[in-house]
Amino acid sequence: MPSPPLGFLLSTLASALRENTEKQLADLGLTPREYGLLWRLADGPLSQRQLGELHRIDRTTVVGLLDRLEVARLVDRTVDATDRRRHAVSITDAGRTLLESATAVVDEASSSFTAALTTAERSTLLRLLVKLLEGSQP
Amino acid sequence: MPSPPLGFLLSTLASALRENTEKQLADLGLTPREYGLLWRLADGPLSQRQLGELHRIDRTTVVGLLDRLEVARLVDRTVDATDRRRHAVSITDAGRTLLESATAVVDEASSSFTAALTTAERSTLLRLLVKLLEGSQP
DNA sequence: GCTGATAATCAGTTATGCTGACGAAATGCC
DNA sequence: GGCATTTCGTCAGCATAACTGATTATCAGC
Repeated sequence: MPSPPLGFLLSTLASALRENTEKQLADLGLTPREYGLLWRLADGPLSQRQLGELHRIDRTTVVGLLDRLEVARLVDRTVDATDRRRHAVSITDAGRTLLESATAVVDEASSSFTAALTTAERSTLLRLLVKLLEGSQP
Repeated sequence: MPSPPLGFLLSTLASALRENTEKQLADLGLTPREYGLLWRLADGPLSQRQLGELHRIDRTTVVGLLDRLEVARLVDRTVDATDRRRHAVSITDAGRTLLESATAVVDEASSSFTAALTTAERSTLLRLLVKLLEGSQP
């Protein structure tokens, strides 16, 4: 039997892992996608457009996601001084604190998800996926 | 910078590859998900429930997908002789013919998607993803 | 200054998946 | 054999999510 198509593997595995992660994150009041945004913002502020492109989220959807995160005081929207059209989205201290707890449960979920792999295989997989991502969004 | 969360990598890459594949498959009148079902059925008939579980598609969604494929004469639904509640879903000759053409464009899409990887890396990646899938749905 | 392009937002539409119910058929229990 | 329970596929309705197009504010080029 030939290997399943790459697209099938990626989307099925993504769906399975998301199901696990979703339940754990729900206790913290976060969705996986919101967690992803917080994780991204930990490296520094980004515009909404940049956030959307990096995470493949439509610009209009980003608005709603950030609305919710902002009301929860997890992120801030400030007008970018160098380009007043842009919003510089940054993570708050409360956001960082929640991100820490969330990262613990996300790591736990993905560890158990990759239990069938050895440690070496797991890091190889991550390395290849990162390489793939860098190749697809240069 | 630490590696992105596994879930983010999987879902982002799945989304990016799907976007590429979608356009190519549209010329053949197939969605990526429909292609996945045809690919699966090439190995032999399955019940709708089995199809849904293997592809992580809700049972009620499977109904609609198969409706469309059946109208297009790509699959057949026959009552399973050993369990008359079940439908044995099988691929038709026309379905196999289309599957061949579709596989060509899907392979092409995933090859170009993995252009940043060496041949060895590409097969390692596939091997690890398959191992992960087998571990998550035993 | 004007023109065209870009960032964020909003309203409205569209697609999508899921919930709960149903009939038909199988299984288990007595 | 007869009855309750479970499973399979189906359907209608609901909820959610994403996208389309338009709008406002701002910027860059000429």
